[in-house]
Amino acid sequence: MKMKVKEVADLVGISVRTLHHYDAIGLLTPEETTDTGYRYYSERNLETLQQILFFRELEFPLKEIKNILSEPSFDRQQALQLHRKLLLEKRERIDQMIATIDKTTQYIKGERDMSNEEKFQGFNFNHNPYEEEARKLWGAKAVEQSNTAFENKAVGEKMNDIYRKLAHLTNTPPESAEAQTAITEWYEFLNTHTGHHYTLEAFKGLGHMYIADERFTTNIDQFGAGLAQFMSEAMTFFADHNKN
Amino acid sequence: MKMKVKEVADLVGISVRTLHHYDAIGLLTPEETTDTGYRYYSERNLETLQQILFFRELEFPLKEIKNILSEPSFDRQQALQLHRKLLLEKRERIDQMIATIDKTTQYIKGERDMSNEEKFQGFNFNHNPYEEEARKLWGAKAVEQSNTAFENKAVGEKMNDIYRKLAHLTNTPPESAEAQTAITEWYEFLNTHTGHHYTLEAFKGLGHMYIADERFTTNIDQFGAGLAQFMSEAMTFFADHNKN
DNA sequence: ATTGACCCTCACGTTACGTTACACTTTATA
DNA sequence: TATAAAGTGTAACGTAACGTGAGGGTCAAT
Repeated sequence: MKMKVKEVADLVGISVRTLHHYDAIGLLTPEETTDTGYRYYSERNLETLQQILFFRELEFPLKEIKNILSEPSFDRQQALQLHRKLLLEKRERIDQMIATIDKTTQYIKGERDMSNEEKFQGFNFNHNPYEEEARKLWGAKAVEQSNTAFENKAVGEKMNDIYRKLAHLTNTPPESAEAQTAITEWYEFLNTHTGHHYTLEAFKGLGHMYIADERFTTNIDQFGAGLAQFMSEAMTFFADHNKN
Repeated sequence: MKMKVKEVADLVGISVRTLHHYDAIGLLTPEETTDTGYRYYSERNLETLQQILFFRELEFPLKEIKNILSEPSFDRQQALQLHRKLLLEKRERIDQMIATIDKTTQYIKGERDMSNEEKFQGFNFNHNPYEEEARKLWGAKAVEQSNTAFENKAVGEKMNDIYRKLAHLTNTPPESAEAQTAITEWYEFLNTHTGHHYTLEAFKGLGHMYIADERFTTNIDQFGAGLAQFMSEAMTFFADHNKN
């Protein structure tokens, strides 16, 4: 079951150039390449391609997709479930946009009023500002590495260090001095390495996400059971007690 | 009610740079610009922006959006209805992808079988190969102009010529020699100017779309009542009688 | 043996912004 | 009213994900 480029391209509805590109950047390397240079894609290649397209549909950058797929901890089933969830969210956004259209139609006819915010319901993807952070956590280092490539190895390690440090403290109270010291480190880490400046409120909000969104929870808990819960509490305490 | 760049950007969830860009390419020019160079956006600007974002969501290139919006025949209501329809289609694609995910999950567990085509259900946008053509028709020249700019003027004219020629024949039978000559010209026109090669079957299918899809119908009928119906029949006849 | 449909590798082009860099304005605050 | 903070302006180069030829081999069928 070996397929040539065009066959694959036609099957999945992408261009030959795209397959070439994916090969070039190492995202999808054909299982076999003849000595005349012909690419032959296997069944497994097709399955990887399916994954890639799901990620792409959700607008993940290719570099990130590559990292995620190549991570040893990558689990296809889990990924599919995540995709499912994100697709549902996307569908909801579309529904919102349709609603906005209907409202606008009425508004034009003078049948109703409309606030400026309403006029843009559904577009606001920045409506969930943690999506970005979710990507970072989902396959922790994966995304980090996709950024500046070199010093990030150290950065990824640092990140893991902090997680591990915190994981050792999960049976001490989140308000304890050690816990707060570690959380302070986490706060500073995020502010110096994500490009994002976190206000205390945002930091607290992020903490909530750790337990509200299972994507966060499952990934954080890989470093130790209950870590997400623990971090969330510690982050809340930190935020509430540093508003000088 | 004058708004500055950042206010607009924050309201609709895009970047300031994007607004600058839209201004630079003449897609959205702020209603007022102070002598210090500050951009001030009006209510009307916001409404245009809403339109732009709808088009963008449906992946129309900016150049095309610009042409469409600036066409005198542009009707906001009609546009909104088209957007609505396309969004519904997009939602359906998402549903298909979700179904594909569910199937894949079962497939992995060995609970069912799955063909290669099934694995990519929902991605295949080229599944509706007429979308492209729909864009071309929707604001006929608008899209054409967006391509190579100069010789396209001639091409657009040619296109209109053929439409007009056919419109004059709507009360002759579609099998008549004149009608078939004109349709042949149309067939050749499409094959030489769209980059797409139309097989006879595809040509016939396109003809069906002219009456099946109202987007086509309304636009074609602008050249004469019943033209879409007429062309459809002539195209079918042409296809059926030219299979060597 | 030939031909038409595919395949390859460059390599430059394109779209829609992101990202500094650097200077000027406006607004909030002391 | 001075001064800082926040916002805004114009360059101008960078980037992601391919598109689009150019020029030249390869394969399967006739």
